[in-house]
Amino acid sequence: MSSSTEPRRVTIHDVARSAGVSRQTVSRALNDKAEIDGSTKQRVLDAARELGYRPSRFARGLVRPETTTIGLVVPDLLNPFFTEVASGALEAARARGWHVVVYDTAGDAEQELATLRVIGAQVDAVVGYFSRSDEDLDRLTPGIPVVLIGREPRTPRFSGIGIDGEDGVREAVAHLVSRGHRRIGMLDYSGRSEPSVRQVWFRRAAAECGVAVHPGWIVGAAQTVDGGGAALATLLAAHPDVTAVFAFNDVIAIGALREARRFGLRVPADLAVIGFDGLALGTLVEPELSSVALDTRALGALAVEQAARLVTGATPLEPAELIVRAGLHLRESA
Amino acid sequence: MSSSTEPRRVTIHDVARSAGVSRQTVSRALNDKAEIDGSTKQRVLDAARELGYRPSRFARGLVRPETTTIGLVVPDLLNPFFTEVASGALEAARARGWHVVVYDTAGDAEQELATLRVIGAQVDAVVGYFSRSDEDLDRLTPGIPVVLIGREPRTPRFSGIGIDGEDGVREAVAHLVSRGHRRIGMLDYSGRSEPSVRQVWFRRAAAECGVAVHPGWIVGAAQTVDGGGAALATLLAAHPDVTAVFAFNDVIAIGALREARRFGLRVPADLAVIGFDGLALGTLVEPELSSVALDTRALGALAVEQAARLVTGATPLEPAELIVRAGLHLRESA
DNA sequence: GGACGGTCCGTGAACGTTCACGGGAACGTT
DNA sequence: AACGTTCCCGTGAACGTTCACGGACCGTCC
Repeated sequence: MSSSTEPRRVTIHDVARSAGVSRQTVSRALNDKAEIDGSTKQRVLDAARELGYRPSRFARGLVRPETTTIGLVVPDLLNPFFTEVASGALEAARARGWHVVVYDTAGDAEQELATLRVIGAQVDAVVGYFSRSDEDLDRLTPGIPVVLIGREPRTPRFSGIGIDGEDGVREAVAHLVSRGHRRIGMLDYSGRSEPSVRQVWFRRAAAECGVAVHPGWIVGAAQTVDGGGAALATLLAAHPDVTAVFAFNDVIAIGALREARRFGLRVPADLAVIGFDGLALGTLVEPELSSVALDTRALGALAVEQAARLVTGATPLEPAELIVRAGLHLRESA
Repeated sequence: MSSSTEPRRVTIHDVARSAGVSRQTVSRALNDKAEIDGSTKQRVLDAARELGYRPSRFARGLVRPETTTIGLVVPDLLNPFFTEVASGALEAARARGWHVVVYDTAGDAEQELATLRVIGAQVDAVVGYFSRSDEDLDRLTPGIPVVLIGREPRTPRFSGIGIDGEDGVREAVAHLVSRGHRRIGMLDYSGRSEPSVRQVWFRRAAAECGVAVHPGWIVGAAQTVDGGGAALATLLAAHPDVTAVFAFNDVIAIGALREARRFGLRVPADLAVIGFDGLALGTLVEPELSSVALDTRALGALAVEQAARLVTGATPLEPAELIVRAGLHLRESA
């Protein structure tokens, strides 16, 4: 028995020796090419199977026409928002014949770090959501382009796909006010330390519409359906006179819808609800969710497009082209 | 101007020459290693940026410790069932430090073919859903393991993760019958030519429970929410006396729920609905969906586990271990 | 019998990177 | 002045595959 613990991979050479032919003949047999006799081909195939040979995609990729692969990093693929973004990214990548490696970091900083550590050797560009600082990202992605989704680019080193929902949120608040609502709450995302941009938009819109926003009307929520429900419960317990809520996103809003139902509140009669993102999921709940909607799949597609330009060295998209606008989609919940 | 149209990639050698150092020094600078002076490192980094150099992950992977990558092929990532399967697969892969390339074939045979063509050079194993024949798959995946999800393995060349929902469907039908239902319809998936296994289970369960199934009570549906709604409309138009429906899966069932609401039918009072899969989505709709539930994430995880064994040459899982069982989860819709 | 064509197979070279090793220069110590 | 250390850098070799080319062998035609 050999003393070596590492099994040393079986190469095309081993197969060749075992079958009594040359490397090239093995290559021909495996890749279904011409210039090979039927019987030898079978013999090679048998030998390959016998030895458990599987070709190295690295050696193969080194010599064959280059294929491009990008890494897509999302915090939670089960969150339908990220699913839609991923779907858009996959479609855009397919249109180019590119491959997409998907990483789900489970919203965990450690897993995000581990992903970044390993991603450099695997992909030609990175696209997605990250919580680490720009400096960390810079260090961990040696020389490959990075496109941040949903964050304004801060340094020239990184590109980003922004979301402009200011007008949409203004529409939403104006709509609520026009329906007579004066006490409008917000279920914000509590994952970040600072208040979200959407909260800023919300406050600004409320001010423009001449309605005050009591500090207690804004409560934080985890970015899950249950989180949205819990947040609404907190809000209503402290301020039962609130008649409408704007949610950080649709997932939270749907949690609020469900919680309102459990509270015995009718939507929108007793409580109006407006979400953000415009997920397809919003049409499945009862009542259907009104939302400040944006083209989520375009978000992913744009990110891939920009990554493509950065990788190929083409002129990158202008900041103005890297913005996805959101507008109010009224359905039933408000 | 050179006559060559192909731009020839810029290699580490070009950077080295431009910076006046050796390959190895460039490598050190890029990979943040020791044994390099700060100023030369900066000079190298500048040269690399200037030339637009990006390392070849193939050359890198060839010499560094091998990383394993599997390909996950799904027909529609936006379908929440496949999202859950993918999520389970991603988590299992991460646990091994493996990478997952995701391909969405949009249910299109051409795209599936294109994916298979290109996948061989990219991944060490393939996992997912395919519509092509085993012979085609065999030819298109030269020497790499294939794990089919949701299909019984036919040849030893392929492994598969099966779903055993027979008991669950029996429970579901028995439950409906115990609630007095005698005319139970089914919304089957119409994508395949032959009737689905789930339909067979349904018929068998109905026979065991002593209720007849009129042929017209079984209608086909596309595997979307709208498809489920349309199918229910068709069913009710022809047979308004049906009091309960069993759906091929939750997505179709949720479409039926929505259609029933539009019809003015109360669920479950006027129409009981039971789905299949037990998606998380089922808890978000009103009323919450009863379903023959299975561990969808385990489906993906098992597939990766089996792929791992096939790739590493470990003893593969037994057929009995490759089955995920489904059982009735009663909620509100039945 | 020589020329020719077809079929099948093998040999160097190349792809771009990192690892192992060695060596020179500068500096301090004995 | 000789020697050990530390810091920095460069040179072959290797990773496993495919491509381009050349050559052996067999049969056929003039």
